[in-house]
Amino acid sequence: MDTSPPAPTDADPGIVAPDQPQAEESQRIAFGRHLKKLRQDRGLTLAECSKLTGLAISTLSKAERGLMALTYDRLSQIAAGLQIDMNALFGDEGERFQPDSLAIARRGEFQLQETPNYAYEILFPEIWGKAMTPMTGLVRARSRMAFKELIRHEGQEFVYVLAGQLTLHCEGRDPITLATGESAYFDSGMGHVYTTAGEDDARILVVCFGQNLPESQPQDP
Amino acid sequence: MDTSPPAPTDADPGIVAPDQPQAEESQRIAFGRHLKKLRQDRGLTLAECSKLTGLAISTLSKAERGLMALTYDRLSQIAAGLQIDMNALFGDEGERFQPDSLAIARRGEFQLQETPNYAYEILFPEIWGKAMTPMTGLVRARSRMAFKELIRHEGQEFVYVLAGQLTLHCEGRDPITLATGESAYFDSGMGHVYTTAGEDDARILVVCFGQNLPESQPQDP
DNA sequence: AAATCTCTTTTCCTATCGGAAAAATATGCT
DNA sequence: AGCATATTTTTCCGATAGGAAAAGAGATTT
Repeated sequence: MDTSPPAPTDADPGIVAPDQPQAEESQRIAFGRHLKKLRQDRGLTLAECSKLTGLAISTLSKAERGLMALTYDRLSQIAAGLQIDMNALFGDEGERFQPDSLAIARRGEFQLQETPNYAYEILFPEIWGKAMTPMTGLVRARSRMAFKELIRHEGQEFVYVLAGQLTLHCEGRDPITLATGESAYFDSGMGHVYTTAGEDDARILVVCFGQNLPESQPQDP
Repeated sequence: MDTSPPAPTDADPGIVAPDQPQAEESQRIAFGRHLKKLRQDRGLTLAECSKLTGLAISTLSKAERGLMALTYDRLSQIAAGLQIDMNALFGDEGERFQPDSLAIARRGEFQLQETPNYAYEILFPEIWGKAMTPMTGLVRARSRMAFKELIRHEGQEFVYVLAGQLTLHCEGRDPITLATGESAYFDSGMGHVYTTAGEDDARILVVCFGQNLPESQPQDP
């Protein structure tokens, strides 16, 4: 007989990948549904989508039902045709900012969040799927800095001083003082805190990126 | 004879995708380099990476050099093995904002861009890989709006009125007037233009997201 | 310098992707 | 209902992904 045991050679099963057998398929199916939604959200038929992406209708059909796993080349064709970048292709497309959305923030329209040293409001809490989270804040005069209070969250942060004088404390760095009209851009993964050196409260505008906080719990910028 | 002309049937070349012939390959090569970097940044050899991901060494080798286009299944295996999610797999991991980065914008530090109706400066042009692009601008008093000048670019935009009065013109909508301290958040894929209704120039702060303009050509917000 | 070890690339071959066209299913029209 | 059109699914097959094993290409040691 010629039924020798299939000796594994390339990757020996010592540490092994978290390799589920049919989990692969179910993930592919989920992704297929995702692709379908992407297409339908744009009101496209398979034929139209085929023209935009250059893939065959049959390929799209099979991919959407998880019957096949598209290659990188095809995936990037889809991304190009649908005008989204690869990141977004896999991202929670459903959570995406609505095309043609527009929202206006009038003054004092939103809920003020109060903390000992800050008062701030998230500007468009009702819009879900925003890529950026803008907020306005007030840093109280003579606010003391407590090192244990360092804020730290995934992403990037931009702060602009609307009025007064702001002191930016960043982990492992000397404090930086910003005058009115000045701004800073930094990795918000670094611990950071705002205080003010001036005699008056400082008013700031903060825009965060990278943390999905659509409706998250009260949290300092 | 049986040499009928190869009638295109599935996708007729009427609108057609922006389908470059060998652009596909170069993108794949770039992605391959990206994969290699991901692996090497973790100090992994092909063999170790193979164990983690479950892919054959040869497959990884070929993929890293752009000799083959991995399928969705394999890509997700890599993502799982390397403990990053699919988004990040394609994200500009290499081009990413440096962890622990911090940049300060003092007043008048950057190059002013002048257009008939605007003057603006991009705040941190030197930092590459920022997720957001903040800029400050000046909208000239009595600026007239030319419909042909509608700005349109991928992504989302946040505008905050620092001083004066801003009028936001959005495609297919009535103009919206924002007073000092008010702001708007919108899909910048919609055509949009800023003017001012007031007698004085309006000063604004704009933060864009979603367009990769690391060092792009002068362009209005 | 040959031998050994480690890491990467090539080769070969089968399983699968992916396109064209036909079949099936859904939707509308008179 | 019956026909016509639009959309999706199936089928078939050539092109390609991807695994196993062998062949390079460096290092390091003896």
